[in-house]
Amino acid sequence: MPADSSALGGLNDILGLHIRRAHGAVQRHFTERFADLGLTQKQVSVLWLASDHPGIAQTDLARTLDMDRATTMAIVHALEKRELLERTKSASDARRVALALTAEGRALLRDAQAAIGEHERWLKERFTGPELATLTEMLRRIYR
Amino acid sequence: MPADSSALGGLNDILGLHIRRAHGAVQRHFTERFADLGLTQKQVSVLWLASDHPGIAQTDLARTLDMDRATTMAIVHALEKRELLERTKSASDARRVALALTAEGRALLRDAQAAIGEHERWLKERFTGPELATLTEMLRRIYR
DNA sequence: TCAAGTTTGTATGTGTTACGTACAATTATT
DNA sequence: AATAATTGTACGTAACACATACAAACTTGA
Repeated sequence: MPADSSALGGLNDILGLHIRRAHGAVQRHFTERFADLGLTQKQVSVLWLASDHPGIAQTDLARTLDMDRATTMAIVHALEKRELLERTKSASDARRVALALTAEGRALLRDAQAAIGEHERWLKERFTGPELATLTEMLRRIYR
Repeated sequence: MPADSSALGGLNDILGLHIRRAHGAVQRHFTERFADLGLTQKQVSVLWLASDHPGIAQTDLARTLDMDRATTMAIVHALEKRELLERTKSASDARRVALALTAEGRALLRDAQAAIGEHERWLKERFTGPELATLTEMLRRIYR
């Protein structure tokens, strides 16, 4: 049985497939490393953003991370249930909910950021500095 | 004030996030374009591979596309239920199932490949030839 | 100002993908 | 022949994404 590239045949020219497989590999590595922390990529991103922008609303999260509002809700809800996030009504706009980390959330985010550091080191170690800049810029072109 | 990069803050240096967002953008565009065909990326990949390698087994599919055996089953099953794929027992190994496209499957794959062509053109139009080669090679480094 | 439209959060449901576990049948190994 | 490994299968669980519908709060523009 031919290993990889020959077996793929015409699929080898499909950029979308390469992106999907790279994403899959990263996702898998992340999941392994974060099993004990019990956090997903999305959850870490949301905690991180809420920490950087205290009082941020769900809509802002959704916009910044390119997520559906319904999807955002599910993630925020899960974090609230674990008492990592707190929700208070916005003073300026009663529709909005201001998100903030609890002390527990801050502590867990610190651990998560350390773990992310290792994870990113694993991911980035295959690239030189200039390569990394090139890759990032190209990926950004894709999602605008 | 630049909309995205400033809001992302420290998250901006996370390569994993860029990969995830690029993947999300590609996935979204794909889903839109393939709504009428009723095929997902994974389903197209499986049809494509089965077409290139008649008699391929589920395990080979899983290995080639980096999928779980259980996940592969779900996809193959869905394609079989729609009568796009046929399964026959392998002559050389009674455990294996040989997959093959039906006439309907071949016809749909042809349409899908045309649609993939457009989709890939949309994706690739933001890169020059050499850039494309560089990007592909870098992505391949990630999933080995 | 007030009626109409928009934004925000919420609730509900569906579908896809991923993965874990366990099991039976078959083939390989020792 | 006994044991191990492979293959397909059948569960179950979980994360996301998205669609739709709705209420409450804000914005608008006539």
